[in-house]
Amino acid sequence: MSDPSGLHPADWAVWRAFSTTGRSIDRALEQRLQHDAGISTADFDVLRSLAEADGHRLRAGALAESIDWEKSRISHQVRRMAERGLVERADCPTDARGTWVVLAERGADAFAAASCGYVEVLQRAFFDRLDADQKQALASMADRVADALDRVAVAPR
Amino acid sequence: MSDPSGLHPADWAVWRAFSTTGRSIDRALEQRLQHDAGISTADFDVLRSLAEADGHRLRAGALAESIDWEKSRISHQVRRMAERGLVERADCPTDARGTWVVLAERGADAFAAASCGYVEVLQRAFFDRLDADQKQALASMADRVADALDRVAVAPR
DNA sequence: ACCTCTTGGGTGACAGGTCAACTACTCGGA
DNA sequence: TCCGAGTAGTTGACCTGTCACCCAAGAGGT
Repeated sequence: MSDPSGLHPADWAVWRAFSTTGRSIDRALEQRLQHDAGISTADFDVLRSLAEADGHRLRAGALAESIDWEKSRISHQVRRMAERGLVERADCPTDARGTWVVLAERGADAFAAASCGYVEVLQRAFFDRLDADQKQALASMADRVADALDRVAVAPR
Repeated sequence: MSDPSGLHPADWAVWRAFSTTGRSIDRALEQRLQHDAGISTADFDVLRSLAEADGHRLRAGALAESIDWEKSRISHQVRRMAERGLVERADCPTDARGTWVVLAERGADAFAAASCGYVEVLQRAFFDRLDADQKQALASMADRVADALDRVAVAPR
């Protein structure tokens, strides 16, 4: 609830606010997607990436990279989505190790049913509440944090 | 990757930045906790809450409320932590339905080993990178979003 | 041709989380 | 006293994500 040690209490409150806000929006998106199209945010991320891709298809690795997932996560997720008919797998003719993941018709339908509500939640819960300065502050914060994390990660102690 | 539909591209980038930043920090904290004390962030949240409580103990429900978890999540988590000796359960004398969750010695040790690194990651990755204006922007954003989410939640369509 | 290194991807075991029951107890009447 | 409603917590089924490991196939040197 409060300061665990040696941290400015006001800073601590900022961190709490930041992290709970993210989770709250995620929950709202999750519920809306489930309600509108019966899919999860994980499903949605995959469908969006495929829908935007050339020919509605991506190699498994490219898909993983585009949404910053581990390859095994992609593999499990694609299997489950294929079982539900949202995507299809296809062998890659030029590299026998590779797999194409292809948007299936049901997947395209689900994406179409989902994206409007997704954007609406984001718009109403997030963007409508931010003025230009705040958006700017968020963007520059993200840059600086990403930058700092690189260093924290390589210097763990 | 890019705009899914009808959203200002710049806004979309802000959302991406916001949500990936949160996840990146979470990952960094998770790794650091694992490295320093062999615990997860879920473990840490529970330990912190207990460490701050009177007598290093809380009723399961109060614990759940203090970290905004569902009661079943608490129950599972406490069982696993008890198996590892981080916490102990105790019957409640005044209400036979209740359970006290008590910080065990190993849990206190793990918390002590973990909290310094936790704060350090947060400090270096997050607070050091924000100036006062940005912190202010984050805090007010969180307020407004929380406010908006209440309305989005009750008006799903 | 052969051998090794790397790469693309899949798998199984496991930890974590949610949901929906279910148990056991408390409390406030009639 | 008894009964119904609400409360505290647990449990089991199920889904998601991670980790470690595996395998098959390309790439490049000899």
